[in-house]
Amino acid sequence: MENNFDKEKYWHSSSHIMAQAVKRLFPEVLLGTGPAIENGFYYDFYRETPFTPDDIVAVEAEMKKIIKENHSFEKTILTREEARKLLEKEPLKLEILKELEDGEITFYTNGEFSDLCAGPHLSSTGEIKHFKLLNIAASYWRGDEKRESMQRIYGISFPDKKDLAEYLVFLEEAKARDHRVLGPKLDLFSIHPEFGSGLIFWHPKGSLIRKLIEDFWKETHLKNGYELVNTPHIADISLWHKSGHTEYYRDNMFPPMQFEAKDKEFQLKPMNCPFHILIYNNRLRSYRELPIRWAELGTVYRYEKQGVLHGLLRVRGFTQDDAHIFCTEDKVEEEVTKVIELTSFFLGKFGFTDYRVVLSTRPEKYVGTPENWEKATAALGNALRNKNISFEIDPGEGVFYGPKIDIKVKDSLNREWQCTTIQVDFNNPERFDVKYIDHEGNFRVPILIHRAIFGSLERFFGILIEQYKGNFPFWLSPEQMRILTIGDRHMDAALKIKERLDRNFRVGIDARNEKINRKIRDAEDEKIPYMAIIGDKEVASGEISLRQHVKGMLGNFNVEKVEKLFNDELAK
RNA sequence: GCUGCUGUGGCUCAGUGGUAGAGCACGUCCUUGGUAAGGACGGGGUCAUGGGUUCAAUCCCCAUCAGCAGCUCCA
Repeated sequence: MENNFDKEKYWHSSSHIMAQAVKRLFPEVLLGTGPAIENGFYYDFYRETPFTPDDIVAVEAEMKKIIKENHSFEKTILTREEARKLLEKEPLKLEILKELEDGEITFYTNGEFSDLCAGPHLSSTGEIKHFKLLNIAASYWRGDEKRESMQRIYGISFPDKKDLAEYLVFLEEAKARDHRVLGPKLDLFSIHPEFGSGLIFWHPKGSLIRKLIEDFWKETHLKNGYELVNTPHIADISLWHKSGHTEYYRDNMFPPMQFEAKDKEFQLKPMNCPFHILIYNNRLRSYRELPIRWAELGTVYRYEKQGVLHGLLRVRGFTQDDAHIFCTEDKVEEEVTKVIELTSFFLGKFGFTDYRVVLSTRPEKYVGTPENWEKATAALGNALRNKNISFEIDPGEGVFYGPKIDIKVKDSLNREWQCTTIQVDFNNPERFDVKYIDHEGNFRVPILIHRAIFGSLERFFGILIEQYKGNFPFWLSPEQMRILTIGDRHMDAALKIKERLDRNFRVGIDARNEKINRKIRDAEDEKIPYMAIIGDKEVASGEISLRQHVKGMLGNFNVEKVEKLFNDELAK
């Protein structure tokens, strides 16, 4: 939704008022910080006992009072000493103060309440018109899990009552297209937490969609210079010692399996990279072979913490649409550019336009040399610029083994999920002694680019369900048309049509002993793109009455016309 | 993992300190009906699990497991 008010000011001021209300009601509470965020505002508080729902109601009431008082926000710049005095009883705020430069120490005051805040704010509290406190959750002070656990209260506010109402409707609708609701409802997948949370069971319809996506993915990769490989799901633990996973990635791996001799351990794979490297290292490689691009829909298992699991979007067993590119140093930019082209093609094919591209640079702990990092980071950035893709830089957020480009896509509640990732890897080539012979006969270490476009089939499918609200495009619909018979005697005609269309399309028949209205309703609920109704009239005319999902009746069609329509759909 | 909330038939949810109910779904029968729910009857739940309090617990307390929101982490 689009609103043309100054959200930053508005939501900053709202959070200021919330803090004020909390302070009035619960003077013992310590103030944290209260920024405006993309979807509203929040404020973090520290308190021994948790806020109850009743507390929140009281805070809401108090906020209304403050708004009515209509005090103006006064901005003042204080000296460090003045600020320290004012924040005497706010140790958390003092911590923030320490990090501020002189001249940056701004306070906003309205009536009796002052808060250290960068602003900006509205001119007075009365400008806040319509607000609602949404939920309460915990957060760590300064985002550090070793620090105090804060209580965060979230809220939303708008100048216009209509906007607030619309936002609340948006939240309701978001719930309705949540893949965790739609997936089971449309019989696409299920999760059985009692037998393992974070593990996905793909039902026939979901599996069909997955198969279509996989086929499309494989075909496209073969056309774009990739070769397909397949690798096992487990390997001797020594492989993971060699790759460094048992050292760096242990917390995210399922425990190893022991058998035969006590010292014989196998490890379920959390990543595919070492396997692709084993194929590469199977024999000596020449520079003439490079670039080598190997792709695999590789299923990996990662032990994710209980609290982070989330439907299909964060699971413990998933299939990455993985590929590794081995190339010479001078080809990195070119190869990454190709990956970006491929990514744009895939995301476009699935209708994604709203995504954020982030380039993450060298973190504090890293392997490789700073020069190599510089070169690789520049190559990634150049590749993005080549394709005119705007991106943000996330300083220090790269993985320890190399810089990366991530593409984040939003879910129904505008939460971002990383799908595409393109990473340069300085770690594995060294650990596995990956090399090639250059044209002068010298051993050289190739650059290893690791990339996934969907990220994982599970996550991508989850986002896709929400993106389409369950209304999959024609080519992905598990059932593209359903024939609805009016009565038993129309079954033969229905079967004839089905037989004809079955050659190229996925057609079902609803021959249940139900009225036509009911059959239509069920087909609509199941989001079948087309419905064909067959009764006495149609049997007589040799046509069908065609109906489109949501749009309704399209009129009478003969089979040829239906085929043409469907072929046009596929060509879209 | 952390904080808070939640956990009742396949699903959505009522409800009560004295061993449970609705709608949908499912089954059988009736109905052969024209563009978003035809009707009747019926089967189905040790009220997440394990302890505790109590004469008695689905309901109160504790723990565990799982789900949700957020944080941290991640594809």
